[in-house]
Formats: sequence, C-alpha cells, structure tokens
Amino acid sequence: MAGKSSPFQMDLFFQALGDNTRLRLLNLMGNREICVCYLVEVLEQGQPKISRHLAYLRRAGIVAARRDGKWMHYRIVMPPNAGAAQVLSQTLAWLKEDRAMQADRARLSKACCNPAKFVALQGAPLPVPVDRPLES
Amino acid sequence: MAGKSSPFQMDLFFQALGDNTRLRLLNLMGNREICVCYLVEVLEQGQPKISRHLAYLRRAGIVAARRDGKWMHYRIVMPPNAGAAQVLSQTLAWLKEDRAMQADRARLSKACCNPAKFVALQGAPLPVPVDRPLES
DNA sequence: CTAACATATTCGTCAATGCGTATAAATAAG
DNA sequence: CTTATTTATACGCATTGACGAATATGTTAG
Repeated sequence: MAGKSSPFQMDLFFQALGDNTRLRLLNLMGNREICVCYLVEVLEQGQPKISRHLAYLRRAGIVAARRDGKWMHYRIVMPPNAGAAQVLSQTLAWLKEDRAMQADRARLSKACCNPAKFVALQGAPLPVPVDRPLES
Repeated sequence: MAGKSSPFQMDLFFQALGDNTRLRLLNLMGNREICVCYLVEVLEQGQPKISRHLAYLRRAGIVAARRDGKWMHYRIVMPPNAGAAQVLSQTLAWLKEDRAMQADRARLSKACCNPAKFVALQGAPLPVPVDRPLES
C-alpha cells in the first residue's frame, strides 16, 4: 500500500530556482499568500511573464495557487522531499540577505501600505501571512 | 580598497546545479580531489560530455581544477558567498542520501580498489581526500 | 622530432527556455 | 445577455544548453 516514494528529480528542482524572476517571486511570497497583481506591480514585469514563471514554479511543486474570485493567490509550499525542503528554506533565508531582494520587499511593503496609489491595485486583496509558511 | 563584493548571481549558481550529470559529478567529488578519468569511468558517459560539464561547473565557481602531468584533478570549492556556500553544503549532504548517488559512489569505490580491472584506469592517480573539503 | 595518452574545445543539431504580443479563460458586474 | 477585470495560455522568435562526433591542446615517453 505504501506509495512508491517518487524518485525526486533534484535537477528539475534546481532548474526551477535557476531564474532571477522566479527567485524574486519566491522572495516576495516568503511567508505570505500573495495576489498576482501585487507581484506584477512590484516587479514591474509584464503580466504574462509573471504568470508563466508562476506556472513553472507550480509545475515544479514549489508554489501552490488558490483562486479567490477574480484573484489568484500564490504561496510557497515545501516539497515532500526532506532535502529539497531544507535547501528551499535555506534559499529563502539567503534571499532575505540579498540587497536587491530586500529592495523588492520594500517595494511590496510600500504597495501594501497604500494600494490606492497604484492604479493597478485598486481593491486588490492584501497579502496575508501563511500559518505554517514552509510546509505543504 | 575594499573590493566591491561582486553581486553574486544566484540564478547562475542554481542553474549550475540544475543538471543531473553535474550533480553526479559533485557527488563523486564530495570531499576528495578526483581525476577526470575516474569520473568518465564511473559515470559511463562520453569523455567530452564529462569535460563540458566540468567546464560549466568551473565557470560557475563551484569546482577548481589542478593539472598533474597528463591528469586533471577536480575538487569542489566553496563559493565566496555565504548563502551559496550553505546551500551547496546542504546539497552535498542531500546527495549523500540519494539512492542513485550512493550507487555512483559505490562504483567509484570499486574502481578505486582495483583500478587495474578497468582498462581505462591503468596507472591513473587515485582520488585523495581534500583537507578542508568545503572551503575555497 | 614523433607517437601515445588525457583532457578540452569546436561543430552541427536538437530540445528547452525566456520573452513580448496577442488571445483565451474564468469570474464579477451591469 | 454584454462588458470589464484578472489571470492563463498560445504563438513566433531568439537564446541557451545538452549531446555525439570530430578535432585540438597539453603532457609524457621514446
């Protein structure tokens, strides 16, 4: 009965982390569930580009999505593989120390403080912390 | 005077880890400096392929090479960036727990025990542990 | 010098990836 | 229903990467 523990594809896992836009997205998610519109606004990248990278991360099992009306919220989920989970946690901690990543988070905070000032964020749902940010 | 701490390219670092052959190479290096001929023999892959992946890892600053006559020895070097070093160490530990990686290391041990049995390894220099395996 | 050996690089091909543009799909509002 | 809004996907194109085969480079032996 015990399901065959699928041989985790380490290379695919690292490939998912091997893109700056995806790292920026993970950095912005951190411990919160966040609406796509914020990601587009903060990163100042085209919406299809953001969406494609989110889909890539979703296929890699690193993030999960939840629909809320028109809005989609993304959050980080820890991979079932223990090694992958550790590396991912470590990577998220690493992101926190990176200058550019800190700047991204600052921009997110600013956008969250007054979403009204950002044309694209009128009435958008605020990011919300996730209970156990790093577990699936 | 203080050199500008080059903004570490995290995405390139992860890209270097995003290939199974390269992960297998890193796994075989582990704490030792190892001759290319063993890598080719153990992984049963074409020599140019191995050489190309080693060059990739070298450009990424993850391994270093030392020439010893006809032979080239490769070893892992820890990246200067602290976050990268932690992730790399973690990844090496992760590799140790992987089935397929363990099999590779077993094959390496066997080849080291009697290099004479492998046609390609006549007189090849044995791998040798590195003092401080994980520092540059 | 030449020959043999170990390793690196080049070349041509193919698949994968990233991008912008355009369009589709899903939902909400009127 | 139609329209607007939010997100996802399809398309075409350029770049990158991985591969095998062939070739080049570097070293040692004779």
